[in-house]
Amino acid sequence: MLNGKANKYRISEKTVKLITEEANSRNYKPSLLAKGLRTQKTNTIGLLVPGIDNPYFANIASTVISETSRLGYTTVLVDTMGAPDLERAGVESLVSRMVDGIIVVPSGQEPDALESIDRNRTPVVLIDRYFEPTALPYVTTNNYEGGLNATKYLIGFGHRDILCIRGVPHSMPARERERGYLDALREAGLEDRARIAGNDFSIQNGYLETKFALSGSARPTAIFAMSNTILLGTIKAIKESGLRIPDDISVVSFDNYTYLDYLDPAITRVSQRISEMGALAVKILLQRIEGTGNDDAKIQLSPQLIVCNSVAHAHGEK
Amino acid sequence: MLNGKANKYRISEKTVKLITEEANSRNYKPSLLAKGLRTQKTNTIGLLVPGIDNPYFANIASTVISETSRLGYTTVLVDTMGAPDLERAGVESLVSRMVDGIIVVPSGQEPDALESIDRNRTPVVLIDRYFEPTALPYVTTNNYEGGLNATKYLIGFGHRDILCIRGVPHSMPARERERGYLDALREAGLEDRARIAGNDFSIQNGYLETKFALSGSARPTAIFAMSNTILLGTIKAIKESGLRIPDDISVVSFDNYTYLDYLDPAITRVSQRISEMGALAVKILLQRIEGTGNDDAKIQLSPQLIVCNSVAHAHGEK
DNA sequence: CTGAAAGCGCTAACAC
DNA sequence: GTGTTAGCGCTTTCAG
Repeated sequence: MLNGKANKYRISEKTVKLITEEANSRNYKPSLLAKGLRTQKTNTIGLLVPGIDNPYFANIASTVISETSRLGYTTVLVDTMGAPDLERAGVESLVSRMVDGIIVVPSGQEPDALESIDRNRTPVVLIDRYFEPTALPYVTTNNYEGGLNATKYLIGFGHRDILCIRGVPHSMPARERERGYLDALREAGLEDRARIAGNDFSIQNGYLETKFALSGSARPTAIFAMSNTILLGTIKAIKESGLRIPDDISVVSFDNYTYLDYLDPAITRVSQRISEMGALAVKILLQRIEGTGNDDAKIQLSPQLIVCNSVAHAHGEK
Repeated sequence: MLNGKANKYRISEKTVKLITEEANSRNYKPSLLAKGLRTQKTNTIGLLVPGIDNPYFANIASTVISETSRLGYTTVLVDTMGAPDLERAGVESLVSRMVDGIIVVPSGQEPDALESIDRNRTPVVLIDRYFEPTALPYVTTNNYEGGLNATKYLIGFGHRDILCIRGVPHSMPARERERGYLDALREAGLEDRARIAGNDFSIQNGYLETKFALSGSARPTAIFAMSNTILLGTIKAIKESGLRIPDDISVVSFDNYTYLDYLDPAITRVSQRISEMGALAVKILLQRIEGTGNDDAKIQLSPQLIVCNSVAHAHGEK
């Protein structure tokens, strides 16, 4: 009754005022739980990310949370640790809590579970990653373009031996960045020199792959790190080997992050438009929840190359 | 009925099996909403932080989320942006969602609202910050010790002109770190040289205060930055001025963070025990929720000084 | 052992 | 204009 529908039911103003005052004085708060149970609408959405500790996902969470809260929704955050079973459990818990919708950075390879949730009246929107043949709407970076441009940029500085250190191989971002990398090489007639290694978006992976690459005789003159985490490992390994960036080896990374400007040298990177991505995912989800418009938005945002000082001209030919 | 209380009610095994199978085949999921309404227990806790974008708070959130989920609870994360009114609104929303308890990094100066929530059957535990005279349990770093040791460390390198760049002045961590700073100077007979500036845990604040300090004639030989954000601003200003760390000016920061190892030089800092802090806050909260033990735990964790390369001996006396 | 019924706090429909 | 009631899906009590 205290929900602003007074004039809809044509209750007298006096009564409204009386009740409102009494309610305030006793500091009454309606139970959103009961309300949700009754109306089948909780004004809550679920957000699942594989590691809130990763600044990239923290950024996504930050924009999603502030955007939903601006629009009158609450966000329940679940950290899936990148584990498909935790993701599944998280989704189920959210559904049985009757969230109105779900935004998820999917970790698994199988869209089935999420698609079935989506069909069962809880709209799902993918963010950052998506599945190849999927009915689910998504918002992601144009990772192909990112990989292409990063590699072209390196080639433009005369690099011909460019190591690409990859994240989780089956994930769409990794696949697309890799495809961009390969196409850039191909355009330059360097396809024979392609060198792709690694299998995880982690510091450890960046470290090991770089260490390995630097130990061999055919040392790359540039490295394309597919994420900020991989980058850190790469930098560590490079430092340990006594080489300097960019004089001895050039580096380009993915992901934008304040700290990258403070490294020495500041790291040239492909920046994703995170706040736009978050805002769009929320917008699409709420539209679907509220039943207006566009049920299958599939959006790719163009990344931006942020040029810093981690790339120099390749020295000699091998 | 499908809650494992079968033998408590002595239901026949056959029936149980039958129902269970049927439930699974139809893929039945109990409504946690209805359950919560009925039992007044939602197995959900609320977590409020002032900015999930800040790696420090992202770390806290990460440990709190993984710890609660390990113990069978779900976490609802609210980003208060450091605004007391958003915090209040967030807390109210959580309460009316019947969360079983709340963990909060409080932004305001007034404990009243939170204390009243706590008295009204929703236990509240403070983390990172707390209020001076409060009944609310808290877990925090021994910030006094952190400020003391950071400053002593600098003094040990012969520094006598140490600028302390402060975060939000009324917040307990800032006050305690400041007190530690002052006591360290006093012990060394340097109390006349105390220099405290700034009023926010932000890059901007660090930048401006450093810029200002470097522009004057009485340039400090060392800076104690009270947070990782302040530190970034400080570094930027130092770089712009053409000075080098640590040769021309030494720097010590607060907060541990992977990236600090990758800056050049790596930054000596006072590291807080975030995972212990998060785990303890969860433990205390769940104990209070489940009615066992210790209603007013007030815990301070000793920080650790992580020594890197951002401090050198002071050159000459002024 | 099993079935029926009350009630958590709310909203929407319907009677007054 | 206003008061009453059913029912959201669950748990728990009480009869059978």
